[in-house]
Amino acid sequence: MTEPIKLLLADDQALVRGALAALLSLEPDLTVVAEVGRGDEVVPAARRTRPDVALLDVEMPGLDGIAATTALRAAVPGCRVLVVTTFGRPGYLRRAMEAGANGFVVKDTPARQLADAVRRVHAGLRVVDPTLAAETLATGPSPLTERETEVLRTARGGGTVAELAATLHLSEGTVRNHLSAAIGKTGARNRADAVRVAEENGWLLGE
Amino acid sequence: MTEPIKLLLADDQALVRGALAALLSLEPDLTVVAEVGRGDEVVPAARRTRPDVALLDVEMPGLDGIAATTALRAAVPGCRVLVVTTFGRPGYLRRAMEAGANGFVVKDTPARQLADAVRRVHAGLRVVDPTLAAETLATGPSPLTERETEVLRTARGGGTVAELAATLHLSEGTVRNHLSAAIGKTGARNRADAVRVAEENGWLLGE
DNA sequence: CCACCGCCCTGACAAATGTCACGGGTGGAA
DNA sequence: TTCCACCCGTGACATTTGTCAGGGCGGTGG
Repeated sequence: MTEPIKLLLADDQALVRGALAALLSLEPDLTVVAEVGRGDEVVPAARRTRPDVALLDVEMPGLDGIAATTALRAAVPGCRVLVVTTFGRPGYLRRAMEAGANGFVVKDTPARQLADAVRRVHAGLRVVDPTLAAETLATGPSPLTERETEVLRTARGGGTVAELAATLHLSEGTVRNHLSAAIGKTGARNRADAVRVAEENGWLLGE
Repeated sequence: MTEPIKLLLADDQALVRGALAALLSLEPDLTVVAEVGRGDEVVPAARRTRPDVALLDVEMPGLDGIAATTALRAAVPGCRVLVVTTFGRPGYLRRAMEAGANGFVVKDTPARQLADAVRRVHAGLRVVDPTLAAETLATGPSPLTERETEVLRTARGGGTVAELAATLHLSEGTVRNHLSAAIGKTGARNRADAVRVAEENGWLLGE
């Protein structure tokens, strides 16, 4: 028998993290060598423990899973990345793959498939939920321009145009223009609706 | 040695559900007798398998964890309920306790404490995160009236006042009044802001 | 009984929002 | 170079939104 596959787990919910560790430790060919709860702890832990595969959640404090993927691929090239996330948002998959992830698994896939996904990723294969992949192809990339995304992201907090303009150092008219464009592109009726749509599609990632 | 404690797990994310099962099955005095992914499957499964303790997530399709708690306490009185949730929202804890839950655990508690929480609940004790309990007492119950809550809940979708009025069978003026009252009570600036605040406090639960 | 409270509605008003047309600036692609 | 897309800004406009002051209705409790 060969060496077991060494795993790093990153998830902000300690209970889920521990449970995943228990689940994966049941497999004789897998061993968990590190667990972290923040995105910015991924690279330091990986440098220390040299895992073969890292399982990263997208929603994490410090650094989101996508950014952590980028950092990890740069710092420890030999370590493969399997992104495990709650939300099957098309934009997440796209961004994860662009960041260099080797696999993408949603948290409502059956538990028994997770170990297989890990093994496939370790073997150099790509693992992607086919349904989500189709959806991603269908929705296409974000139609929003960079500023529109930024404005929409800031508008999540629910402030007035004046406040948005102040925090973004823009004029009110410009903010309104960007919002109007975003509303049009998302097919929404409202600013709030536009924020919702963009968020559901994973177009508001980063920062 | 006595009989092991029989558990029912309810969580919409199959991966988390399976992982929790793996984690709890490591304990010799615990055994998982049922796993379900929807709130409305809790009672039927409990009738079949007669668990001693049910671990219920709050966010579930079909029936949320609070409503499932109420139904389960009525249908299978001998079964204790431990609510396990992602979000430590004050309103959730309050509602869960009112519904008859015996314990309330947030998903970022350490994994090793979960089995103890289960044992305490089974022994008839109450298990509550002290920090969250304090916060709940501080925030108090929802200041929103029933209609205000309903209007705010409908406003989550992000439609215009006219649409809200149509789906709620109310006049536009009334909808505006309820929204205005809700905005005042939540200390928000906006309709969107009010929705956000109310949601974060767990005041929008049910349906 | 009457006061009170929540609910529903009206109408009107100021403020915020969404839309449009326009111009100037920049940088990349044809 | 010339185009084109994006960015930033202006100003004006119709619509929507939030607020306020009222009034009517049905319960509950002193």
